[in-house]
Amino acid sequence: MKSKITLKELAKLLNVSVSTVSKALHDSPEISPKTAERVKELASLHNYKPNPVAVNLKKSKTGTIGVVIPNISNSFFARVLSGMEAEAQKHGQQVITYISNESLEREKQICDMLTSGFVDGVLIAVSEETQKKQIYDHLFGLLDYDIPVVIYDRINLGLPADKIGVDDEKSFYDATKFFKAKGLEKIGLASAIHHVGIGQLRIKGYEKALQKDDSSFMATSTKPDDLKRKIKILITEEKVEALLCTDFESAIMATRVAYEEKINIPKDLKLIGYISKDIAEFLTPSLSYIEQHPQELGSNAINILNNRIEGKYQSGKFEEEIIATTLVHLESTRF
Amino acid sequence: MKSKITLKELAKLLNVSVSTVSKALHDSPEISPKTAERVKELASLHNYKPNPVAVNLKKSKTGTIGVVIPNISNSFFARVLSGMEAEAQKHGQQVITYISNESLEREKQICDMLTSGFVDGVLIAVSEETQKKQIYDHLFGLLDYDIPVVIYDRINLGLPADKIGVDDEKSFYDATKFFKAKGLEKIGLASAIHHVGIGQLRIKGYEKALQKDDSSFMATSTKPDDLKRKIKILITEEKVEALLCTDFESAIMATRVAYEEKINIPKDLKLIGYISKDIAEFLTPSLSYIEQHPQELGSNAINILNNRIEGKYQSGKFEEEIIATTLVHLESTRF
DNA sequence: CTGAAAGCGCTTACAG
DNA sequence: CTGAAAGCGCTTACAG
Repeated sequence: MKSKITLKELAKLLNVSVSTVSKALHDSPEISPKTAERVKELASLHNYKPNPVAVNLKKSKTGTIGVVIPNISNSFFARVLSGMEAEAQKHGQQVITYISNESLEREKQICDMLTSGFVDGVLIAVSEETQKKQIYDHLFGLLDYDIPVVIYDRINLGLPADKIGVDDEKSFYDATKFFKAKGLEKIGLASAIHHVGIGQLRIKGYEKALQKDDSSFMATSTKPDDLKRKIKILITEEKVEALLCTDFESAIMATRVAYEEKINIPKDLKLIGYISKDIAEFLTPSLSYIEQHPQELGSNAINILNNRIEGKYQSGKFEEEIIATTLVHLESTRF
Repeated sequence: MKSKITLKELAKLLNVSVSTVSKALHDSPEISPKTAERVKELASLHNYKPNPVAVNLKKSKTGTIGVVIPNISNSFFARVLSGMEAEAQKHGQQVITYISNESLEREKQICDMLTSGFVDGVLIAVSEETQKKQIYDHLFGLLDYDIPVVIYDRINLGLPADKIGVDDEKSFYDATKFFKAKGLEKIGLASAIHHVGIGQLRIKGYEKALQKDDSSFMATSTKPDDLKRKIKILITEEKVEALLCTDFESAIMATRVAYEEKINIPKDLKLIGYISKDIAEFLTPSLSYIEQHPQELGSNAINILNNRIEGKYQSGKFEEEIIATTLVHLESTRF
C-alpha cells in the first residue's frame, strides 16, 4: 500500500522547499527547468496528487455542486442527473446528490445543510410538497448565503434565481395540434399531476390548441382508482379518439384501460405520453412520447450554474433557458 | 446577504481567543458556563456554521462517500442510490455520484481520480465491460491507496473487498420451483444479460431447480431482434407454460411477443421478471417480479463501508452480505 | 478557565 | 532561481 505522499515529504526527499515543489508542479516560470524536471520526476514516481481538501480550503471553494432531486426513481430525473454528472466531470467538479423524496421537510434540511458551505452551488428541482405549499424560505436561505442556485425542471415559481426547464406548454400544444391536423375531433387528456406546475402547463398547452368550439375531455386525479374510472369514461363513453397523458401514471393507466376494454391502440385510440424513451419503446404497443432531452437539461444546468459562480452573469438578473421538446412517434400514434 | 462568519471573526467580536470559541461550541468542559453561553449566543445570532472544508482538512477526512453507478437509468440502481443517500445523511455524510455508463474507460478515470482523496470510501458496481474483460487494476489502485471499497450488486468477481449483493441464484431457483410445484412442466428462461455475472447466477438457479429429466428452454441474446425471435420460438413452438426473465429487456420483450402472438398472460403463459416494482405494477397485465430490496442494499452498503472505515472489521478479512429476494405475485402468475 | 502555538496540506506574494 | 512566511478555517495538546 502506497500511503499518500504530501508536498512536504516530497520537498524533504528533494532537499528543496515546499514552495519550490508546489511551483514546479504548477509549471511556474520562476523555477529552473532542471529543478522542475527533478521535482516532476519524483512526484510521478510517487504518484503524487495534491490533497483536494487542502487545495479547496486554500482556494475557498469546494469543487463540488449539490444537486437536489425530488425522486430518483423517476427516470427523467435519473437522466437529468446523468447529464449533470457528465458535464461536471468535464470541469473537474464533483456532484453531491441529495434526494428530497418530494418532501418539503427533507428539502429544508438539505438546503439548511448546504448553507454550511459543502458546495459551490446548488441545482434544485423543488419537491411537489414545496410547490403545493409554496414555501420557499429555505431557498431564500441559500440565496442569503450567496450560494448560487439554479432551479431546474420545475421552474414556474417566481423565484429570483437562474432557471432551466422544458417547454411543457408548447409540447402539448403541438401534440394537440398534431391530432387536429390529422382530422381528429375528440382529443382527451389524462393527468395525475394536474395539481403541480408542470402538469398545469401541459394542460394549458392542450387547452390553447383547442378551438373555441372544440370540447375538452379531461380525466384528472391523483388516486389511481379514480383516475382509472375517469379514463374509462373518456375512452368508452365519450369515445375520445386520442389521449394525451401528462405523466407516467396516466399513460400506463390509459394503456391498461384500453387493454381491459379491448380498445385497440392505435386503431381506435391514439396515445401520447410524457414518459421516458426506454420505457416507451418497450411498451406494448410502443408508446409515442414527448422527449424532454433530460441529459441536455442536466448539462446546461451545470453550465448556467458555473457561469453564475464565475460571475459571468449580471447579478440581480436571471437566466431562463427553455429546452424544446420533441414529439417522437412510435406505434401508438400510427395512422 | 449574510456572508459566512468565521471563528476568527466571532472571537474578535467577543474579545476572546479563537480556541476559546472553538471549545465553547464543542461543549468543552474546559470553558466556563458563562463564556460558553456568550459564545453560543453570538454564534447562533450570526448563524455560525463551521466551514466543512477546514474541519475535514484538520481531521484528515472528507466526510463524503463516492458511489460508482454503471447506469442510473436502470431503476434498480436509482433505488440503490436512494438507499445510500438516505443512510449517508443519517451519518452526516455526503454522497458523490459517478456514473460509468457501463464503460471500463470511464470507470478507470473515476477510480483514478478517487485515489486523490476526494472521498473516505467507495461503493462500486463494476461496469459490464469491466466484468467482460475482467480488468480490475483500477480497483486494486484504490485498495493500494488504502481507500475502503465495497462492491455492490455485481459481486462475483473474486476481488479482495467487502461485498454486498442480492441472492440472484436462489431467486430463480425459488421461482422455478414455484412453477414446478404448480405442476408446470415446460418452464423457460429468457435473458439479455446471460453474459454477465448476475445473469449467469440467475440462469444457474433456474438450471439447478430443474430435475435431471426436465428439459430447459432458453432464449438468450443481447440483440433485441435475435432475442425476440428466440422468445417467439419458445412461446409458439416449444409452447413453454412459464417464462422467467432475467432482466427488464427480456421481460418486456416476452410481454410483447405474447401480445403479438395473441398468447394470453397468465392463462396460456405465466411470466416472472426481474424488474422494478413501479414498472411491474403498471404493465398490462401487471408482471410478477422479483423484489431485490435495492434501498436496503444501498443503506447496508453504506453501513458496511463505514464499519470498514472505522476499523470495525479485521483487515484482510472481507464481509459478504447477501440480501434475500422476494417473489411478488401480480397478475402474470395468476393460476 | 483562557490563550498562544502548532498543524492539517496546500498556494502565493514577497524577500533575497 | 529559491525559500521563508503568511494564510485558508479549523482543532487540540500544552502552558499559564
